[in-house]
Amino acid sequence: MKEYVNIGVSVSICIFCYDEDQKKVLVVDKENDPFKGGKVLPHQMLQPKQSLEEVCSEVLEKNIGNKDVYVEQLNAFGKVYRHPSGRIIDISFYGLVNLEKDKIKLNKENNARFEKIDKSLDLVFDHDDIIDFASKRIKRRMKYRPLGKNLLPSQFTMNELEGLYSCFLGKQFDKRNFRRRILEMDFLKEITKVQRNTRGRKAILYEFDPKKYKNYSKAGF
Amino acid sequence: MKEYVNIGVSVSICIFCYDEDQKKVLVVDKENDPFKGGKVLPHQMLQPKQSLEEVCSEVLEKNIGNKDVYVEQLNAFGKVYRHPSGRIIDISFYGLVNLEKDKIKLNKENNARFEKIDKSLDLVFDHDDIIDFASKRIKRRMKYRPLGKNLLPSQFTMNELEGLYSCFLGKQFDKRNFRRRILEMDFLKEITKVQRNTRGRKAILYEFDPKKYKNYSKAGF
DNA sequence: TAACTTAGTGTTTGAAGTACACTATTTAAC
DNA sequence: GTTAAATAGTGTACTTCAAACACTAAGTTA
Repeated sequence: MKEYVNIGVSVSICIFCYDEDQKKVLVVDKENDPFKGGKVLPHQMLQPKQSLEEVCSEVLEKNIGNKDVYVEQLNAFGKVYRHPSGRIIDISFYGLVNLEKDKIKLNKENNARFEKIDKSLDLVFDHDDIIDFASKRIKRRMKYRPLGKNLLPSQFTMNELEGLYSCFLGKQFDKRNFRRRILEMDFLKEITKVQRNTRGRKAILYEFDPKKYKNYSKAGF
Repeated sequence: MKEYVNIGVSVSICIFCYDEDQKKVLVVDKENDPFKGGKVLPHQMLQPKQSLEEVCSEVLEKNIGNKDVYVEQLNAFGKVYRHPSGRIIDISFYGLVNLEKDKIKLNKENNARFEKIDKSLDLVFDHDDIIDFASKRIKRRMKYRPLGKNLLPSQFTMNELEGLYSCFLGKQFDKRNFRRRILEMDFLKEITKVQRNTRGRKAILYEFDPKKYKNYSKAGF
């Protein structure tokens, strides 16, 4: 067996939100070399006494002021980076947040901000790949597990939920079929309290049923 | 940003085969402390100049005498191991092999062997979790991508393929429905050359159509 | 009160999946 | 060489899920 070797491990997180009917991702300006000032996903070196989850918490706390948001591991990116300090393996996560519900406070020091995802994003390192990887993972996940609890406000209309699905899956739905399918999946509760300030007819508000949502999240449909 | 820190990274591989109508996994006896002599998945420390894929190749070469087998990354296991040398993150992969086709030569020095997967496996570290993780991943993958090319001999009968699916998915299939579904998926070629030494009626032999198999592997059904 | 905006609702059709039992071919045994 | 045993192969009916499709309902604004 090879002798013991030291290697740097970083943890990066692809934090998505659903804002202004768009999927956006948290990016920051890199605070030190290499690529100082470049646009990157929030990330941080793993310390020997930390679990991966603990670094996640630190990254979250630092950049959005809340460490208790939903995250899930994605993939280890093992390319031999051009990094002056040596070899660094990046273990990526993705997270899902709602700006209000999760009381997001963006870190001003590194200009943390949510940007919409298109060609112009253009991050340094292989961070574009990570976003891509995360997007695909979420797309696949949505097909057999519920999505929304971590992205929407606690009460929402069916049309808002449809907008979210439409946005994250990149396709249009038929209203009637969408409603039927979602309600059949049986993880929503209809709220007696209704509507909000809007122009047309008031919409029924829904909440996720915490137990059912959790069960389906674990076991899938 | 935290200062640069060194941490050990190991790569472990969960190599499955389908042998004697059973799913089996490659285990070895650990050659050094901690847990010397304990049963583990083959694994090795990552060297600074290696990509993750290169360590995989080394682990494969060492333990089964063939580095060109199908592997895919699973997950990084980041618990703070009790490891005298320090902190080690394990990045796990799974692989699929066919004992004959891949000319598997088991490493005798560490007693490398394929064992069937049940409670009595009982590996050290968290390697049981890794097997579990891999099994679930494969199960999910089978539902939208073809499986078999890396596990079966190059020619096989429909019943053998059904046995494989049945074993890896842990459920029985209806012969007629299975055949129909598989043939509809359209990644098999019927071979004119037929049968083999068996007792009952001779079976038609099939091969995977390399192009179609590859396409469906990438894109899913 | 009329025009506009958004929410909400059922039915029909086609496709895919599931359930189900017998015939065909070969070997082994007598 | 006839029979029994073993394995391979086949088709149809039913059910369930997915997709297409257009109008009515409720509230706001001019």
